[in-house]
Amino acid sequence: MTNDSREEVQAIVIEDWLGKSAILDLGPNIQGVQVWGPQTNANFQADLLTWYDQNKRQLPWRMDPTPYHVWVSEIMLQQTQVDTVIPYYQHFLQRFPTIESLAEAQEADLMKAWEGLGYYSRVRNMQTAAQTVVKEFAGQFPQTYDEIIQLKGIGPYTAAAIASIAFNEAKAAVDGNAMRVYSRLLGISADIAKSKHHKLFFAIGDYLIAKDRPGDFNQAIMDLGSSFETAKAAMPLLSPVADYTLATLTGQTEAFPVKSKKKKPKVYYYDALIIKNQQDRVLIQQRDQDQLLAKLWTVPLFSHPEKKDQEVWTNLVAETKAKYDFSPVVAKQAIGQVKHVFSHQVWYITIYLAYVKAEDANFIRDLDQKSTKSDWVSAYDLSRHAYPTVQMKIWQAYRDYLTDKNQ
DNA sequence: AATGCGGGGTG
DNA sequence: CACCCAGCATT
Repeated sequence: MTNDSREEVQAIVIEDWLGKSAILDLGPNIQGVQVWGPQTNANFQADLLTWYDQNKRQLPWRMDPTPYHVWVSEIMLQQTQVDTVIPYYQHFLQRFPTIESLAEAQEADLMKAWEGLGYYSRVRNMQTAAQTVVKEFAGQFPQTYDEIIQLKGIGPYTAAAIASIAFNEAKAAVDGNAMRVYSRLLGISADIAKSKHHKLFFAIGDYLIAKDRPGDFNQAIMDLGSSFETAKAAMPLLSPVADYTLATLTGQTEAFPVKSKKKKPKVYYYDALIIKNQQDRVLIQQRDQDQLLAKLWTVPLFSHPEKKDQEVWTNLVAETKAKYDFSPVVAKQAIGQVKHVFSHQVWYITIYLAYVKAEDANFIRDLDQKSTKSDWVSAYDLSRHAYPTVQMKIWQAYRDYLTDKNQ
């Protein structure tokens, strides 16, 4: 615990709280706490936990909160909403019910289980951590924050969540949700998008947390952030701790938290080539390890600097020849368009159809020898590889084209 | 401290 | 459309 950087924050002055400053003293000599004015921290915890006991959400990972269950749920919930996670969580635990089964899994099976969930390095890191647990902890999940945070893919938030929920350790799990709640609670105007301010919110959480029920406290803050204290359309007056919430008391809910804007995503244009062989199967390839959507499968994508219009198919033939050493026959007309938005990129994709000439039908062998992992698949059987959502959109556009053509 | 990394939900 | 969401690793 002594090496925990979160203890470096000593004292925090919160200005303009009902006309005076409130002082949070987070050093070894906690004293003079005026956070709640006439209220107390104990009152706050009791009111919050009473509300939580009566109104908590029934979530799958709350049914049997083993360390493994909590861990899987917390990794999935990183930057991902509860409703999205639930079906993935159920299926993942069915497929990989124990830490050992996760440690021993084939990477391709892991990717398939994570297909469509995004941030795919999460599941690879989780397997690395599972292997660490099996080897270095004899299969027993480490039980303290300081040990847990050293596992791959587990940072300050997730380590605190697991330590508090599964092992009852009094560490605040502070994510964007919690920072919003704490910001409104105490009227803190520090920009929550700046990493230098994060230790402030962790320190506040560690001070406020109910030491006897840390896991429930952390989850109560989450539930609060997803109900009455949402980012948009909040209902602060209905909050169980409205009487403690500075932003509500002063009618400034919308002013908190302060959060600077993100940069706009960069725009890219691609041509997607659906290359069919004699069996109507389509060429796909696995993306490189260090690329966006690493290890996932797509049809060949050819980037070009900006939007273009005519004569593209001649370029595609040349580019395919250069990249794959064969010349497909490319249809002149695009069969569809796809737009896909990532957090930091936007892709505009034009889809072209092509087929392999008989004399080139065996070129796949040469492709694999160039360490480009390739395969031929039916657009109606997507079970054999993990595809990112953008490829799912391309498959859909292709099937729509086939359907239209047959009518 | 800034950037890369997915995808879906919401007003 | 813009913004948000149970963040972390890397540089």
